[in-house]
Amino acid sequence: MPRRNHTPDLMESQPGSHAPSPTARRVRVMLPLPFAGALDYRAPTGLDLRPGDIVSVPLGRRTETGVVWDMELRLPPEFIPPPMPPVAAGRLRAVGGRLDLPPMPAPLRRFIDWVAAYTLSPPGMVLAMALRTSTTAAAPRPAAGWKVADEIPPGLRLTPARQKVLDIARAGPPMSTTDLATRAGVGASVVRGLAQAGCLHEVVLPAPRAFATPDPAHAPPVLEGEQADVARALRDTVAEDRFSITLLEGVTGSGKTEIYMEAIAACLEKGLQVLVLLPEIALSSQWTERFERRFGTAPALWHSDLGPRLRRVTWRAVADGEAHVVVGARSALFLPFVRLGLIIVDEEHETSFKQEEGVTYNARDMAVVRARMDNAPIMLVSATPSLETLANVGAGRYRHLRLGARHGNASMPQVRTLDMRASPPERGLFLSPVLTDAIAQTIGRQEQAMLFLNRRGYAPLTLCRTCGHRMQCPNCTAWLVEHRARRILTCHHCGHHEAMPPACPSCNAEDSLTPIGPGVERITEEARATFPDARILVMASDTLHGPAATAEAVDRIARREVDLVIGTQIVAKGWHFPHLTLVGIVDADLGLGGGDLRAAERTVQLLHQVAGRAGRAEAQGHVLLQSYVPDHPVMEALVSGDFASFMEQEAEQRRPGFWPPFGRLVALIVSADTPEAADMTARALGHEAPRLDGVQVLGPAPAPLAILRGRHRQRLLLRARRNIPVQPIMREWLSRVKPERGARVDVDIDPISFL
DNA sequence: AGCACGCCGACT
DNA sequence: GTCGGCGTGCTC
Repeated sequence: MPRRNHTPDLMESQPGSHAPSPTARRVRVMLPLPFAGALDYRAPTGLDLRPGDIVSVPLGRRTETGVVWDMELRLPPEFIPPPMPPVAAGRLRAVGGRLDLPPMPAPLRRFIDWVAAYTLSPPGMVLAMALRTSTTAAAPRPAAGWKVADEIPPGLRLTPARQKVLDIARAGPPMSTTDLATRAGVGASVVRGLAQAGCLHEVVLPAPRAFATPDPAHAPPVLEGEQADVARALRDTVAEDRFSITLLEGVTGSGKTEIYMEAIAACLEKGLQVLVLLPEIALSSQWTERFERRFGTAPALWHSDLGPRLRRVTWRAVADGEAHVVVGARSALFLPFVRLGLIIVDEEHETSFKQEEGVTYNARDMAVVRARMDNAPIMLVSATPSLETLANVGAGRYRHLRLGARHGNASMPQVRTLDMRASPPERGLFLSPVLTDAIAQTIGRQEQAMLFLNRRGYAPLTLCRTCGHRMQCPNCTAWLVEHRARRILTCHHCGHHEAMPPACPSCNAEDSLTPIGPGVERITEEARATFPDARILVMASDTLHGPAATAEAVDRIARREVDLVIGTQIVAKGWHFPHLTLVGIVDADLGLGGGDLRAAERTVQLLHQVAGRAGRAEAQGHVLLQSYVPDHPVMEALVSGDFASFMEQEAEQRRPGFWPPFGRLVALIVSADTPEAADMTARALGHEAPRLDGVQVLGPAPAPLAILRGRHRQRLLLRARRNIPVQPIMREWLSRVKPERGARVDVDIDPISFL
């Protein structure tokens, strides 16, 4: 054998191309693009590249930002996707350079690979979620502020606007140009003018409050009995300093938040970072206030509508370890924590943790994976844990801590069903006289009442009395929902809306279109007629624009400026309403139809959460459930409060058929621009369906939403025993079917929605 | 995801 | 004769 002086890479380099130096190295670079894996590049001489470095690389004729990736995937073998063929060394292009950003930590890189393999997504698309925010920016320059110069230059023309700015700048700490201008009520040019004239000196502003270090000793709570025991157990868990999973289960009002904040305190004492996931960031205003009371400073927030600048600054603060506690929506899972010490998932049963678009992942489940990658403890928190989580507790995989009693003197609300067959509302109305009487009495005692209906708008269906025509969305298999305040009909799936027509579009009959069924607007109309003197507040996503408006509404309720709250889903969040003593559920049966695997479980969770708004302080809370099936196990569970038995029954129904959590599901959604393309592709998938022991394929069948945004949809469902890894099966299956023109197949591992 | 290349209709 | 439609394929 001839002696080889060179690596094969160098041997293969083409003459005439830039000859790589003997130190040239091949590096893998993951790009935020839907490729099957990382691309290979050449590290230029003198540039020492390590996994995690954020680099710019040439791609075709453009330049992209990517991350130097590890040479080996560290994944369970059955997860490892087929490798991309390596490129010949001579065709390697050189990395452009390293960006001035902190490197992406190894646990996050492994997490991205894991999520991609698990969800069958291109890893680049998962990386995109972690990178999207920060790529465009190099190091954000430190925020600059102004302070008044020691001596005012002589000859300065002191206009009133300038005087005002100087007064404000003298009175307070240094402020940014915008802050200073806004406070003084002048334009930014005035501030700039003063700076130009030498009146203001530029200084570096201290870190924003959100990144100040929270103080675990700021205001520790006084805990007794059960609460103290649970808090101690949580602190001990954090002290173990390694991956573990704990379910913290506690009825609404038991003080779960205060108690898990002790776990946060323990983590802060060790100088480690904390990630708190909340299902909806609207909840964060009250959460943030509680956090500030406990720790003396605000946490960093992370959600989809942060401004680009704050986004970059926050991302950077997380990567630098300056942000100690991040409260966020599911996307916060992909932040580059440098020393993550604890993850908390509050309201772990919430289905909104599931991302349905793009990379479909369940943030609750992926949070457990992230905790494992970072070797950190994770705590799942809920009053009504999901069956998945309870099954993991039952199997001994999760620890279980329970808070049985409400905090202080408050007792659990008394729940009663209201049989709508026995005491029906008047014709054309939706509130039973029993419920309206209870509301009248509650308001009469100067207490607050709430009506809950999980349906926006005025009426879910508009029907022509003359010809029976139903107002339907042109793009979706769905009724148009009337929104009377805006005088429109709108589709809640695609956003289509049209003016309320004066006559039936089908038979032209006038005054014949009739609303069928109630939404919150219609209930509000009924309540205004029934309680003309009551101060009514509607809480729905379309009446409350943004977290600030939501917080304001909650404050008004707390200040007793409202007698009757009428709301959708949004009222079910963990709000604290101290004077609310009656909750009326307008339609407790809503949500039980539809044949959804988790319909019963979800209804119990949602209605229990809503019921928990009642009777927080001294006064006893009451809940009335309007139902046409008062004997249904869901109603019985809500009345008795015995969720453990209810969940055991649920488990027994799912166990024999290997439904989750006793088996795994994968949904395939075929969508196409024509019904034929969708049908053919779905049938091809059905034909090629895997035939394996412990695996079953259901479908294809038209999706319940057979048309969505103008695309025709078919569904298939794969069900497998829990011990069977579905990813290789899916990969093999999908590789054998080529979608028709205009058709695509979306894969949803562990589906939540069956629409 | 971009951005090219590549084959078929209405225009200066 | 071209300008341009977006279908298909490639990017280390």
